[in-house]
Amino acid sequence: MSVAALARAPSSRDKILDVAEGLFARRGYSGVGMREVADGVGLGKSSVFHHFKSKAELYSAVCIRILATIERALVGSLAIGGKPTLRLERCIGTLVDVLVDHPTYARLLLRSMFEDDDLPRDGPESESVHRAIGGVLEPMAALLREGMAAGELRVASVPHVLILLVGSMVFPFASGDFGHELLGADVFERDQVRRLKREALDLVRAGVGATHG
Amino acid sequence: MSVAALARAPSSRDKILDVAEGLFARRGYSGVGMREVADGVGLGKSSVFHHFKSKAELYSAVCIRILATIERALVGSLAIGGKPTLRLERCIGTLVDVLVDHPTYARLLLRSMFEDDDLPRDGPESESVHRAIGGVLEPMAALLREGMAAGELRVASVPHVLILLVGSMVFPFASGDFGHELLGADVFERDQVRRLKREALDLVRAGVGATHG
DNA sequence: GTCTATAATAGGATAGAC
DNA sequence: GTCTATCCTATTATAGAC
Repeated sequence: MSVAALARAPSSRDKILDVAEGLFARRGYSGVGMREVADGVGLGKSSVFHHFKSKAELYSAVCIRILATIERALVGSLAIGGKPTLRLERCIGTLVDVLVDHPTYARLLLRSMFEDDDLPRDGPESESVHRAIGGVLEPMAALLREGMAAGELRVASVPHVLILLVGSMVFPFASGDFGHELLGADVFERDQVRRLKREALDLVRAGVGATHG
Repeated sequence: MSVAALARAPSSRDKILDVAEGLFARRGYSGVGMREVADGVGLGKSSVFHHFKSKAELYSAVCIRILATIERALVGSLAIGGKPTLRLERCIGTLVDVLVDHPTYARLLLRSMFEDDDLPRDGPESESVHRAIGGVLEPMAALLREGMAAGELRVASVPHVLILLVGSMVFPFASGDFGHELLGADVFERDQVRRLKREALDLVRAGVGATHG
């Protein structure tokens, strides 16, 4: 991406992706029509089909863009270095920050993880999304393995711990009304984010860290 | 429910609920048509509308039935008694058992928590579902409060801990292909369930339990 | 309680003018 | 790149016969 690209006015393609991201996050793949997307951008339906040849392609483009953003933040955070436990905590902090900066992400991530049956199974789009998910998970799995090998983390099955962590980190920011009712305030409020982050870190420190006795 | 009811052949209403539960879990509210439900039961579309006057009513009936089942299992498990930590662990074990016995539950639960925007907002159905969710969460919150007051659990914000726990307990069994790829095996296989349960209990024991030093 | 028939609308996708 | 017009199918829901 060139420097000029940073200042360039957003293309129609980008605008479509932005609108679609918000809609898919709120109502899922089947709940959103191409007409609604087009209206949101201020284009005709056919123009949207000019940029994305099918709805499935648009959906996976949205997912891949999100996953790429998260992967970039994650590997950047991990590259700073430090002991595995320190990197794990920073990694979780970064993940939470990204999810909070982009309130559509958590919902879309969770949806993409269990809306397999919504999309045409095993299409080429589906594979690209799976690869992008792998790009996010692999660094975290490697970090867990390293921490366990170094004796800093409790030795456990990495994938099983990882799936629990993903659930507890991503779900709160996808929970919407449910979370609002439970906390008595919006999940994305500064104060709620701060407390969720602290609880998450405490849970991980104690729950995944090596037992000291 | 009478004793005779236990042996009675399932009514059309029950059959519709069963089929709809499976379909809604797989493809969500918008992804399922009433025709598909009717075909699955072996009825005409109009017959389904005779039993449920709208799609929204059918969906909330499915959600409420699930939440009632979970609540029943949960309060039954909590009624056995014991120290808060013991009850919390048994409660989590019971929750996992229910989710495993009914593979549609986890997905439908998560969907119902963040498909608020899918359904007509603030309708009477939506309120019934919210009340049913409260019936499941309240006993768990009370348990956490009791454990903290007794000094058995780390003192923390109950709702924030609860939302993390819900995410980590429910998400794995809703994760479908994603979980399958991560674990290298189906999430509902006996072995995977056993290991997930152990990791979840370890995480809770260490992560929520009082620090011993 | 179940059916056929129908209404009224919206869905994804394409053709072709400009 | 965007538009209008169109195709075909599916959608939720209702009316009324049996």
